Amino acid sequence: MIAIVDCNSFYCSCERLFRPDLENKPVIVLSNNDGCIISRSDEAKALGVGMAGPYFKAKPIIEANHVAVFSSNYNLYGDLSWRVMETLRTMFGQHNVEVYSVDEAFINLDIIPPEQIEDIAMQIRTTVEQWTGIKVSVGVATTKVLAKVANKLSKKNKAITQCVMVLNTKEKIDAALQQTSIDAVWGVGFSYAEKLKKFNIHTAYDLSKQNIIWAKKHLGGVVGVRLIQELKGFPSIQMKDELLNKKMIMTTRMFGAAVTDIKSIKEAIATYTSRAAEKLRRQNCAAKTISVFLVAKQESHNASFNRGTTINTYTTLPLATSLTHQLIKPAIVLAERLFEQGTVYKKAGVMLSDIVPDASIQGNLFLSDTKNKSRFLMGVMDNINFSQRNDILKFAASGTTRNWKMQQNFHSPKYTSRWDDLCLVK
DNA sequence: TCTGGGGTCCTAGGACCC
DNA sequence: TCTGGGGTCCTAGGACCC
Repeated sequence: MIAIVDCNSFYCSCERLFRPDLENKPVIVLSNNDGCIISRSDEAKALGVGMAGPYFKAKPIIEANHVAVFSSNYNLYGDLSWRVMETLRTMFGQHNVEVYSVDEAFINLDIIPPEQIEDIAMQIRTTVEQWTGIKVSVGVATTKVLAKVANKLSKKNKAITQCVMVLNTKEKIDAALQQTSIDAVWGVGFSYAEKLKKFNIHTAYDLSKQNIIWAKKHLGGVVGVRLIQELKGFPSIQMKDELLNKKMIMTTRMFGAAVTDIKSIKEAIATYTSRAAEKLRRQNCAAKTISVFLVAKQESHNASFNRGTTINTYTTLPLATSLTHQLIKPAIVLAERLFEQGTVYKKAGVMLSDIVPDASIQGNLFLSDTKNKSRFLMGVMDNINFSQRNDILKFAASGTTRNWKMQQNFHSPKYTSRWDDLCLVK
């Protein structure tokens, strides 16, 4: 059997952990730039605050009901995520835990005897809550897709399920599938859902009754076949071992305010490149291709949101590198190439790809001395930035005024990762 | 006035080779 | 003059996830 452990309203739970006064009160967390709502507590959901909706639209409900609002605090969430995952690894062993996202992990329960599964599932929930203060929901079944179905249902009626659901009989599976609408299935997004409805497939149960040939033809080939097999109870999406190195690293942000000048664009691109290079070094890799993109702001004449047009360009470096200054230089050239006077921009980004392991990381005899020194310098810089404050050390190209920086008006302290922000207990 | 930031996997189609 | 069929690699773009 496979379990999926999912933290309940994760970002909200993290904020609430250090603000006990917000227990049982509505809380929401906003995306970067305070644009969208990306996490809601149950109380906020009950008030009708929509998911992924723009903040400004929900503002009337939020203010009328005194909903607590937070900008996203990724240092805090990252640290608490690590604690939750460590708890699971302690319980089941490193190799049985697959971290799927910041707030979710799959667990291989093959070693657990069938009659103990329900106890163990319950134990996961209580232990994580006891050790970290974070509430989780646990879904268990023979496949990942079915476990996801179980997990979703366990959250629907918490009083009865206690946030745990195990699908271990055909009756339970069928009942669960019948209660799950097609667009709630893991792997079915907006377009597939629309398509499936046209075939008169409305629930996960309907979909589970389709055959493989049909899936291959209508649901994106092998992807659809895997999905149907999983719904039928045949494992087709394997557990992944270690988190492998990223194949692509992206850093992109909306600007705090519209940008029209090349100077700001270059500063932003230099800053994002530094960030991306940092992520690259963290996984001991180097990149050979760098791309830059700019998104223009467009007036929308209708009610719906306009994403704007993205223009992008890339270049391939003669040698893979992880050195910030070697990446900033070409990135800025690319930005200059894209920039057009008179255009208003709202967002920019940098992508590193063609990623290879950085052999020079521990000093490489075959590389010049300067290269090793530079890599050492980068290490020092990363350490200082990590232990002090982000960007306390940065390249001059990143700018100092930075009026393009994103808005974060409701940021909570970094309770667990900065000495200055430690919680004070009287 | 104000709408996030990351990622992955797969397929189709073109270029090229023998 | 005749002008096939199969393979690989690459890229762009679409779909999905949280």
